Amino acid sequence: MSDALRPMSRSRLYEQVLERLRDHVIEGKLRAGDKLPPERELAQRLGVSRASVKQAIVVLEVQGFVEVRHGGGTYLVRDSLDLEPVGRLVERRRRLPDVLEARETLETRLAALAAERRSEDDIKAMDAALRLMAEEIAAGEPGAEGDRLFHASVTAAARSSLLEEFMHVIAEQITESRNESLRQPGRPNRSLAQHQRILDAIAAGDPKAAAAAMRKHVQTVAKVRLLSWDPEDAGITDD
Amino acid sequence: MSDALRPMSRSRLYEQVLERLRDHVIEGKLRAGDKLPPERELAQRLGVSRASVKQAIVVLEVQGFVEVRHGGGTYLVRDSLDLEPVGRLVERRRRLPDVLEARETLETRLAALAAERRSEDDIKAMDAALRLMAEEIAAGEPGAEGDRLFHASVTAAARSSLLEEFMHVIAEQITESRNESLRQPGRPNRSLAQHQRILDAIAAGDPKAAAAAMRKHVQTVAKVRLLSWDPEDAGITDD
DNA sequence: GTGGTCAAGTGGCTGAACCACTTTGCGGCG
DNA sequence: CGCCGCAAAGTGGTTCAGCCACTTGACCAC
Repeated sequence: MSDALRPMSRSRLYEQVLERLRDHVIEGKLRAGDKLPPERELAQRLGVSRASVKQAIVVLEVQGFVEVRHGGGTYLVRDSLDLEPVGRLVERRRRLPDVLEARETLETRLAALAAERRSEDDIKAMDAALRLMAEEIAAGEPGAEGDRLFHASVTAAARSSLLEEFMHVIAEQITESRNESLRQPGRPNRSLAQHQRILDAIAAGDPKAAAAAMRKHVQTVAKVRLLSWDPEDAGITDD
Repeated sequence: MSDALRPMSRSRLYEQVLERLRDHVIEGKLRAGDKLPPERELAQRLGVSRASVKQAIVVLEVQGFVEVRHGGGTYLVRDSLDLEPVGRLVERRRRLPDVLEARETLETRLAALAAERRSEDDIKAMDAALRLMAEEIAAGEPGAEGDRLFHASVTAAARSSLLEEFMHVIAEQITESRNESLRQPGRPNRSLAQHQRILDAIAAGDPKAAAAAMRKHVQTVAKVRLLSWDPEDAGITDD
């Protein structure tokens, strides 16, 4: 075994660029939505070619850390380019059931309240969110933004500042659940159908039906999230 | 629904290359270990530049589908370039405890046998593996290759072809556990220290100590893998 | 205002070129 | 004959210069 003094595995250039970019995001206190320097500038400042910078950016792109807009720049999607430390992963996983339970409680009640208090504008907002989600799905995207907007408009329609405040507390975890759920094959369209049923009940002013529809929806998402996903079971929520 | 206009997700060239590569692997019946065509040939046959081919290959590399050897070609690590379906992910997760339990049983026994039967060359091989791992860590890498070599050399030293055969059956899953574990901050060095303790016991010809050290090591890895990692607990294995 | 045009900024992609490393195979030497 | 060494070919790593495509914002004409 002469491996002992084999040539020190030299890391590829793009890997070093990756490291530097992570550091830059931390030192520069860049947050989600902020713009990264142009590729040409990065290449010059790092002393590498644009091709190497692009390789690194492609990696960040497939890992979901940045969004690249042709001709418009590269933008941070999250606050950090680092993978999560295990500790936090474990902690979050431990709290997951609590979060999902809280979400079910809150959103079910919010849906019922929305059915009683919604204005015409509320209905329009929800409908617009669903249309956006449909567009996203048609474009091959998960439809996360439309999904988020829909739940936000339902919450707004409920006219309960305290419950809304509670929702904000678990907003981040819910976003992750949503993204993970919508990544499953066939999920976006089923989710859209569930949303439509919730909207119908709210528009009809039927608190009980709205609450039931919302409960079913949230429970479906929770199942995916807890990796106890059962296609058969999830399938019954299809249109 | 006015979804006819707007979003339009334009696909990047490297994404199309990715697709073609997946297809090629399927149609060409390529398996793990097989060599992919050279970048230049791929570029020419696909009618794109080498840079675009390389972007796709970098993606496959960070996703663990291929291994790129400078000057030696690009090789398949798995039989397919497709992401695992959710179902199989869940299935694998369900079988994880079994695999880890089997690993603990086998490797603990192998360590004890190695302590009894090891030759001087075996010790040298283990030591070389540990030095390699130390070098890798010093170079900022996880040290997975040295880790793998160490366990392989312990297995070889045990002189039990049947147990070795069993290890091969679960080799793939173990590799995943190892990689996931070594990606955790501080893990590589702790793992190295544990290995050193195993080696010391084997070199001293102490089967009981070797088995105990190996058991502790495997259990630590298992904890990370099962996401029930407890920093406090794992910490006691530090040097 | 409304809409169009244009220029600047920025990402997408290419092709040629050179470097670094691995593999192959041939020729000479023992 | 066999093996060693070394050159050549094969292949990935990286760069550079350049052009194209898209977005954005400013300015102009109506």
